[in-house]
Amino acid sequence: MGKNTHETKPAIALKDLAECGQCTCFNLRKASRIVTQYFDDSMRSIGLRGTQFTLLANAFAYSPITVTRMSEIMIVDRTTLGRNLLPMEKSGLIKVESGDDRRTRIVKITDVGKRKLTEAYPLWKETQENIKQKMGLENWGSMISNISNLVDCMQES
Amino acid sequence: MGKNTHETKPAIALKDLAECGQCTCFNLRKASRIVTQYFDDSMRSIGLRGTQFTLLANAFAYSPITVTRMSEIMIVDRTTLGRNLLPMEKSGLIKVESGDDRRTRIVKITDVGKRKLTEAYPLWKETQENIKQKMGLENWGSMISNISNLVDCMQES
DNA sequence: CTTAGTTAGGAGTATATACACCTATTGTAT
DNA sequence: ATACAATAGGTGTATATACTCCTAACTAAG
Repeated sequence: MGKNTHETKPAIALKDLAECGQCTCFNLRKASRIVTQYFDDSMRSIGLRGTQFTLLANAFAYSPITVTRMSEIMIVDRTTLGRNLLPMEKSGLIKVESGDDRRTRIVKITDVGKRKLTEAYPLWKETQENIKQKMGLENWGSMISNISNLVDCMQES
Repeated sequence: MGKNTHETKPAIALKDLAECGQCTCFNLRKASRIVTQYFDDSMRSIGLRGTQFTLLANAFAYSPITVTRMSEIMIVDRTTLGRNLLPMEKSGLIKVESGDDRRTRIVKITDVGKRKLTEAYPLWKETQENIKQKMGLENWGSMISNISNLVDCMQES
């Protein structure tokens, strides 16, 4: 395995590597991780995660609703939503029943779920305001608007 | 179970529900899902995911590096990174060895990994440019800048 | 040198995510 | 009425994510 006369080309150039630091996917995921942990922390005392708060709020808003319809609204994979609902059903926050169309499964928020949502809302609100305050209202608004725009752009195609 | 004289208070008011649609966590995660799927699609032909491309690019940039140091750079939980490296080690893109400090595990990119990165880079580049183009360069730049700002803000506290 | 504290990492557990494949049910064309 | 297409959902599998608890190894205090 002596040194070849033809140099091995580097995998990618240094400038390309720097570019990869701007990856839309990486940066969005990184921000998601940090913000998810922040919301998770704020609701840990009442046994809810940030994602579950969102699920509960949507269940409340649209209850009763089919799994697939809810997945379309939240822009999440149908099977993902189905699985995410399981721990919430186990803890009694929602219930899932068969609909008249017996293929469908109908998601309904329970009284326990409504109470939990009432309990969670002030925590969510405080956390949300904290983030706005940390970022500055203008920056935050710009970010949310940019993100919404991104989601719209990607949905079109 | 007759109707009570005191009405049951609703879990949260309608205006509060609308507010929840602006949840920083929900919106970031939603965008992450869509963008992750877009990058995953673009690299499926070569058997890489968007997250794995990022991992590979960082392994290349910092190789050799300990797991914990790499997790600090990427701002991801140490145990998460450790687990994410497993499938990449299995497919031979990286190798993980003990360091001189025998507590540490050293991550190194392999030649196979370098070749895969060279293969993946144009796909990544195209996908990244597609998103910029869909959003408009100015909006995209603003978003990335806002997201970086968010990450910085959340790190400080 | 020994002991106590610190650090690096793994294992167990639980949730979040989505793709491929499957079944059951409904709707539709003939 | 039947056959076929379309729809709703579940299961298997795999990765992504992080928290808690654990062990091994290094380091510093005495």
